[in-house]
Amino acid sequence: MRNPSDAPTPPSDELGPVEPTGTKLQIIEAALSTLRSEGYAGASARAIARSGGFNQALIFYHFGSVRNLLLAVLDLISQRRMQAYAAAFEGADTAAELAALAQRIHADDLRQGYITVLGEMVAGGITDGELGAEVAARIEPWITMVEHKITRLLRGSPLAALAAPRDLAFGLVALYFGADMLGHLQRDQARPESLLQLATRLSVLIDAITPARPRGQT
Amino acid sequence: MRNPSDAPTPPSDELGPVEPTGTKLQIIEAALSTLRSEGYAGASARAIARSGGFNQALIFYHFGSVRNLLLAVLDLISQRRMQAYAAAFEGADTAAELAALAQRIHADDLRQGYITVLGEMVAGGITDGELGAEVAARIEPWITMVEHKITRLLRGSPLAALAAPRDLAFGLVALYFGADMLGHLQRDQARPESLLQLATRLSVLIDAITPARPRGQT
DNA sequence: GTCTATACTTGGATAGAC
DNA sequence: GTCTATCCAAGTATAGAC
Repeated sequence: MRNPSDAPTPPSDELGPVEPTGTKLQIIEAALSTLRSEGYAGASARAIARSGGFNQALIFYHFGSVRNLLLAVLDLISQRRMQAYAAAFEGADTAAELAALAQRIHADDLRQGYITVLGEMVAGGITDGELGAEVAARIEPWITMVEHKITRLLRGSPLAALAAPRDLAFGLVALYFGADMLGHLQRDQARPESLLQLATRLSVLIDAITPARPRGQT
Repeated sequence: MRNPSDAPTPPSDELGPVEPTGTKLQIIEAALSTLRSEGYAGASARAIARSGGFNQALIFYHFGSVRNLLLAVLDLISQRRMQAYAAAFEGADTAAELAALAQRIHADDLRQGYITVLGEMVAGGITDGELGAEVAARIEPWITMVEHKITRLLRGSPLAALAAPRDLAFGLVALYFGADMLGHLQRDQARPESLLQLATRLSVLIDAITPARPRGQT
């Protein structure tokens, strides 16, 4: 369990959450894996400890409760996704580029089960107000990020009159989330993928009626 | 618990599921209520029995297992929604009428918690293959229904070239599902509603570029 | 068809040894 | 910081009286 190369979490000048290391990280990873394979209902302290090969009591020592641990899982996922995509997302200047990026992200999400885990936490959060608020707070940055991108992307476009960027952003996130969830129910049909292809085709139309701007301009 | 006016389920000439009555119905309603307020993870035999004021053992006598009972809840919901909306849905001939109907259905779903319950079952089904297949089978009719409507609605429209009706139908159902789920996470923001308003505005555009046809024509 | 009682398993959480 | 041992609440499911 112990990893000798891991010093205790070093002091950090940055505000906000720090990526956990050592044992805490191992526990979070085990929880992620369990949440993914067993769901929210099956993510018990014992199941997580079994999956990670460590003692059940460690969860309560390091996180206080199973719930806190599961929220730490969401934090880890959020940080990793942000780190992996924020730059590419910022750099995408056309709808077509964004559609291509969405395909890449979706492939990752499928492989890592990120949205599956998020979905389990959303399901848990709907019937548990406090948990729900925490989960919502962890989704919010993604909606905001999409909203800002839409605002810049549609500046000067006739499409801008259609809807508030915030509503569009919420809709896109909800669509992505819903399609991933429903897509997992039966393996064979692979329908989220056909939606991404549709997005690619639509992006061409959107770019066609939207004025281009110099790359990187905000 | 017993309801003297309920004869044992009468023989039926119809194929397919029959709406349960008497004790079975009471148990299903209690399970629906519990699933809604406690979620999939909290919908135990004991919790359901407590909510309905009957004995826990009855669940196993009538349904064999908690899982079967929860599937019966989905069946009941599906039947009720179908009965309530199938006629109005069939009769809607324009995108605008469909958008208005969607608003009505959404108001009902919110009040009854239907999508909340569905979401909990989807979350359960993602990590349980057998359950997932059963849940998927109960969502399928709704996708098909939307698909057929789209096919007829877009006949002769330039929009028909954009995407396969099946993909659009899956996308609309996924969007509706995802927006409802995420919308429940934090009470205040009420964002699914703004999406429905967006749908209303879009429906006007869609109808404008789509040839009208005589009412009721398929 | 319904209830009581019970067997057995699993869960969250903690105390205290190491 | 980690492990063993344990308490106690809650879970599924069944047997058998009524």
